[in-house]
Amino acid sequence: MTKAEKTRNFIVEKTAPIFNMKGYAGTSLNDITAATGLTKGSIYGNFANKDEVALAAFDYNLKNVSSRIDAEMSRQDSIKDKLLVYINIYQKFIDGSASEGGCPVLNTAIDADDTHPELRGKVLKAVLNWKNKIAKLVELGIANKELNADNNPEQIALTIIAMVEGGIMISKLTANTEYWSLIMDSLKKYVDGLG
Amino acid sequence: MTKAEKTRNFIVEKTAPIFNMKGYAGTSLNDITAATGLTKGSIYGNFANKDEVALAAFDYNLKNVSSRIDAEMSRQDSIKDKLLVYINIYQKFIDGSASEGGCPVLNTAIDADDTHPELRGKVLKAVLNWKNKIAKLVELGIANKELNADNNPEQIALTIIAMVEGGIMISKLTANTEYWSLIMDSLKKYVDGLG
DNA sequence: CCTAAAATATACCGATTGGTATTTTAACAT
DNA sequence: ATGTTAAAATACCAATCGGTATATTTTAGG
Repeated sequence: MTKAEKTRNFIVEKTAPIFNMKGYAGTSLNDITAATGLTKGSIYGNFANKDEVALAAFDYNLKNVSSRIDAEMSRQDSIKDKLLVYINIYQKFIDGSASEGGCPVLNTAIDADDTHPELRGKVLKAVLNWKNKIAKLVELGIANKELNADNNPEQIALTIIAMVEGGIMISKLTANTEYWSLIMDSLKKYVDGLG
Repeated sequence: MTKAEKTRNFIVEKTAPIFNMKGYAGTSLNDITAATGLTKGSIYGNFANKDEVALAAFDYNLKNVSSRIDAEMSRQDSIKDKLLVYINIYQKFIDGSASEGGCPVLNTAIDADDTHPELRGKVLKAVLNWKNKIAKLVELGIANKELNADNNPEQIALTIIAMVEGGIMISKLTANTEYWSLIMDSLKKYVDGLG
């Protein structure tokens, strides 16, 4: 890893939580230099513009979240338990212990969908990948007879994502973890009902 | 209504969709003057600062949405049908025909929760009111024997809000109304299962 | 119709925005 | 150790930011 690559990573690591909290328009170059301790010249020596930093920051935030989920999923045996890993994972970045500022998928989707086509494209891809991953898991569960054959994999995937992201919005806004527990209890019942 | 009141309303009407789409930091005073055709002097003659415009714009967007919901709810007889009005209402501002930019509750919650305490306070209040309204509806349904007595009204309220808001995020981002239908079909089944 | 007050426009302010050209410093291979 | 290249800092840019003081226009009451 060259010096430039190290610096690039350093900038992304330090600014990723800021973009996640303040959004694209709300994050200034001053925020970026303050968080890194670097000067504007150094930032622009490693990135063409603010957009490139924001896009890299989203990739970083997304990878951070999805790698945690993948790791937790691989620890689970049954399909149902795999579908329920979000219950424990997401709690961590509602209280800010992981991915400061909440879920980057939700934040960036709302931030970018009407304002930043490039960023929107990245989130769109992330959501569709997420949906397909859950859907395939459901298909596997149906093949294994763990889940009923009349389940619609895509519908289940979308419903889970909606409950998780909606739940994060509510819990983060209200700063009430009890709300998260109640919503996730509903999700549990929903998944239990699949087979 | 005085001239100033008219102008105030006019400014709010014209800028509300902009704040809903671009967020607080993303909406500039230039956006505001461009949307209204007024000058900066006129804006600041009617509002103390940008914050006041943003707060008034949120109130406007919120009232716009909630009055539509209230109207639709009053047309429904059963509790279950009342709980399902979101299915038809929210479709309208996913495609932009109402409240351009999507749901103001969701947008403002994500936009403001880490950045704008005053705005956050308003959304927080709106979400708690919404939750209480649905919970009371469920209590009524239990009293009427339409819903089972073992239902947790607060949990049901939170679950419905999460599914609706999560569903809006997904459908708006992907611009896919079929996704909305699938998620709302899950909501329908959920509400049907309440009694 | 005239006048006082209210409302809007004009012209300006310092600070900050994203971005760049240039200089200085640090890294690294020979 | 030195020369070369890469990386970071400095100093600057025009444009835009939110906001204000003042001038002009509009409104409304007598």
